Amino acid sequence: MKLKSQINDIIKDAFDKAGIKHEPMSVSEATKPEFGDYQFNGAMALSKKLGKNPREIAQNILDALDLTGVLAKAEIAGPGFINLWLNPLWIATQSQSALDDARLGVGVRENPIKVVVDYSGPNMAKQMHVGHLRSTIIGDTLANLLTFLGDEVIRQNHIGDWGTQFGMLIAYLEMKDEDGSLSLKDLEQFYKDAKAQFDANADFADKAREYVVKIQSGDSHCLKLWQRFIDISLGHCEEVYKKLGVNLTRDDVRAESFYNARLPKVIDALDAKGMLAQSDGAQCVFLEGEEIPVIVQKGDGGYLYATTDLAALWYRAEVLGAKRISYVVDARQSEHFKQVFKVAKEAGFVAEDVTLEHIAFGTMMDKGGKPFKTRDGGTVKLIDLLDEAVVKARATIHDKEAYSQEEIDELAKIIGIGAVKYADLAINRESNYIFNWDKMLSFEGNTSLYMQYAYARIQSIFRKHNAPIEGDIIIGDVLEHRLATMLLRFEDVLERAAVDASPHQITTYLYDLVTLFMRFYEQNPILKEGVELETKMSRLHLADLTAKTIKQGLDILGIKVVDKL
RNA sequence: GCACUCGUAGCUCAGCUGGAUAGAGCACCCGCCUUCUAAGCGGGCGGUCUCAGGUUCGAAUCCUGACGGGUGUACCA
Repeated sequence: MKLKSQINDIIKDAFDKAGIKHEPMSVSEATKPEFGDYQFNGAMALSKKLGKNPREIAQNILDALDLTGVLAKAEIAGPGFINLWLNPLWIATQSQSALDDARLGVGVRENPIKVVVDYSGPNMAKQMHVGHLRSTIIGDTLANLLTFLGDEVIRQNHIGDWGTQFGMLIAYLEMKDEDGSLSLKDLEQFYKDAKAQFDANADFADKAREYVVKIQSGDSHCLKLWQRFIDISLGHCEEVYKKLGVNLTRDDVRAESFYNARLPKVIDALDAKGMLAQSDGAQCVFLEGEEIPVIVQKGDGGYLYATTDLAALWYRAEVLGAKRISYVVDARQSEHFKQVFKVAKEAGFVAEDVTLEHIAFGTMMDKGGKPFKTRDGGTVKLIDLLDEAVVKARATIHDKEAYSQEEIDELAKIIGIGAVKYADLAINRESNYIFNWDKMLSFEGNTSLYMQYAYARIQSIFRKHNAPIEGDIIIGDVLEHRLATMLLRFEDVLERAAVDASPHQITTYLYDLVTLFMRFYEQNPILKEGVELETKMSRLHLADLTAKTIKQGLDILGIKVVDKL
């Protein structure tokens, strides 16, 4: 339910009735419970425009305000705040219908669009490290979120499978893998070994260079080796995706090499538009107001990153028909995307009405706030982090006797992986990211476990109750009122998170929701003796809706819940 | 040099299109398990929101400048 816009509509009606010609500003959530549920602060802003004092304006609005349905009470406070209380009966009805709805009252978009979400994008020459975590899970969350809201989402994993380093790698693969059984367990090491061979052995280096040319010219032996290398490397990524619970499959892979055939067309099209200029032997596009040109073809005829991205944009807009294309990539590339987006629009690869956005996220730092360098041996492999998280989660599980070995394994995965993902998704994506192993593997306080724990507690109540839940939701006290209102805000939060592409708004909401539920749970007994039947049923309903909202919210974040913890 | 971005409690972070006494978690101190899962709840300690101006009835939030961290700055991706 779009709660806020419903309240805004009521304010708008009051404006019309009161004869105020201005567009009202949006209501906002009340900052404190004693100020009601929502507040409207627009009277002060209108004071100057209307030449009246704000309390008088507030009074005019208040007199025209419909207090018969959604709202039950409104009060003027301070200089002209209008505090709004939702009608408990209305809240009860609305939360009841949310509970009866498989989507928890969240609407499906009336005008869905096709959205391409480009994320993860690992390099096939290297093993995925912790730096790949953000793109992968933020992108996955965005894709899940938009799918849930009703858009048609096309996931694109733009893997790096092309470039000079592959000549060296396949030459080394050929040398080491005579019987075809090499598993490349450690890609990092393989790369280092290949590089060492390249530096030490001139013949090998020549061969590596020769192989680069041969792959590009379509030599079947080299292409076979290359394909084999990519398959193995992609297999490692898929292992990580599986552990992470990320919804990326081989069908979502649209590799750099996929665009090879389209690269000359990009150059031709830019040329035809008169956008190309030669500079120092390279083909460039000079953009107005930009100091540095976008180089699309090197002096030696080779293509670049920007060329591939232009081809990809073209493909996504024209062939896939996307109306919104979102790149979940490190903030360091913002200049690159700014330029490429501009070129793509100017060249007509992408229509004007298509939204191109760079969902940037901060750089990873070490504990001292210094950049997390890959060269000084500080790189943490993503697979190791995930495994460690699971081991640590297993150690924290209480009374292990209550579970089978398989259940413990499963539980440890759900808790451990959830903690890693949550720790990352819970911080504003734009700020820099301090990589802290301990914090990431922590299970105290504001972590996914807190949500999972609340969910399990509710399931435990249901097990104990072990009977149908009948009757209606009744808003009986302040905590019930606040809890139900919070539950009704779910759609507003999701919409907001989708517009801003910021998963942390979902985590913040879930944390607030669960905190509120924990207080409700402490103070409002459900199954204990002396609770009236009506109250008991109502509270069971509220607990049910809370559990379902937690589950749905975590599901969008790609985090699982368990019935017993 | 120029551009982008960030600067809130000891640490890690929320604070949405400006609104009432700036909020959490961790850490530290104190309470609460014979009653629905104590991986929890309640309370305490802790901040001149980097600084200086400006706009405004009203600024952590918007603008300008300074300082500090980070990033980018043409043939890597």
